[in-house]
Amino acid sequence: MALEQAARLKSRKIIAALFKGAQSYSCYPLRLVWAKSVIPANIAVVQCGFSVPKKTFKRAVDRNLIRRRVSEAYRLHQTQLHNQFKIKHLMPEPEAGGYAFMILYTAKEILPYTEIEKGIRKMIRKF
RNA sequence: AUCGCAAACCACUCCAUCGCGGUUUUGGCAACUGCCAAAAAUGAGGAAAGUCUGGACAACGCAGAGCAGCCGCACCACCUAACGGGUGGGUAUUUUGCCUCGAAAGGGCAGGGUAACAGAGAGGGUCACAGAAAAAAACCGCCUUUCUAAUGAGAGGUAAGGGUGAAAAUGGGCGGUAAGAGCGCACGGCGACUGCGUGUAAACGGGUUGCGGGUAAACCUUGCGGGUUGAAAUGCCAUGUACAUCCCGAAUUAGGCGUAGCAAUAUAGCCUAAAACGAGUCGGCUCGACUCGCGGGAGGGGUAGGCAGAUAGAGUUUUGGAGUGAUCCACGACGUAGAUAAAUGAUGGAGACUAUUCCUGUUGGAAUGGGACAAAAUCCGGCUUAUCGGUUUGCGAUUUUU
RNA sequence: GGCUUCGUAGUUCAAUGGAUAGAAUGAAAGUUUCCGGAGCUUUAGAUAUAGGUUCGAUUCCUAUCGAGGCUA
Repeated sequence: MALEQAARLKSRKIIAALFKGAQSYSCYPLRLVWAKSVIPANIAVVQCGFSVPKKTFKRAVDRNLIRRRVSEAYRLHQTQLHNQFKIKHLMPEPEAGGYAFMILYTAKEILPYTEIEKGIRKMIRKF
């Protein structure tokens, strides 16, 4: 994954907590599941994980390709997301802990990078 | 030159920007030997896949004996750490070519493909429909004979011919006979045996002898091999913790302590020893071995970080030698991923290859496309399956030129 | 990562190696009824795919494809 270590969502516990009590919305071809204050304090503003279902994409090659494209699109638009937080006064306090994101890929076929980038932009504007 | 088949090899290349994994070095913060920054070189395959196999490695008691069962293998020799893999050979079958071999049927020679190539003469089972009969067969038929005027009927012999079927009792020929029959003969076909010849052997040739189907990719028999479980194995550190609680069952004898008693003695408790008993383990059963003194159940609780295993190995390879070959030997050279919510992506440009269309028309140019199958997860040897295209070598066919 | 089971009509299940692959339910058409339902009659519809063994394969074997289950 082409993200720095601190911005990745890696802990099994946090992911379990995220799916237990989380809000979500979707904008094709992606779906965002998010929750506030599950990340331990003073690590990162946002930790993000990506998931491509094995059910729709059987081959590991396809899943890797899609995950890399989504990850790349997210990485390039990270600063926009932070600006969005400042504008809407949603910037979390460092002591309270950051946001946890999980981006799911819901489309049934492999889309090119430009389509995925469009989806990411829409998603950030909607937040 | 084109086409086809087989084998081996390659798996588009380069540059720029942003970004990722581990490694090394330097610097900073710092003392949880960690985090951050910079630089350097480096970073997925021929199948990494399927998980079909053989191992390495690890644990289980350093793996006990017999029986049964289960799984696998099955012409021979060799290679290999080992194999169900590979190489060479044999046999069967199929195909291509050739033959002044033959009238034909067919035969011989050479090359290629295929084979789950032990056993149906150990044993039962099974072979639908049709057919007399599907394995010691007799419907029609053929022959002999008895009765009868004759058609025909009865008794016996026979298996050449007919029809059925996927398959009909070793093939067609000659002799032979009442008619027939491997009943006899020569030529085949299929087995078995063989102090014979060649070969390491399978086998081939010779000799002797036999001939009542198929099915083992259905049960089975014979020979050989297999202890079980897999890196979520396993070891260490950290964290947490429990010889806890409740219920049920079993608790022999001797001695000591304790308790009751003035004492003999008694026994609700504890300790020690002994055999017996019980329980557990060694995949099933029997024997045998070992461990424990308690066993079984209920109901809850905690952790799920890190390090090692884990990347120098049956390693890759030049040259030379041995061998028909797989492969082996000698000397030299090389350093080649190591992640763990899991590292290779995105964008732009250039070049090469290639398909289609257009222009020019011996060459070439332009536009629009195309690049497959597929991602390491402990590591090696194979097998199988997927794969756009390219290169080389060998063989065969066709055409042209010499 | 490893181990393991299965695949039959639209759905749920049958079928000693023997040929028209069966049953229920659903679908379609007809009949009955004033209309619908129920009933009755009929029709179509399947062995995951590709090879092999066999005279003959849903069944036996091999390889692919797909769907589950177990495993600290």
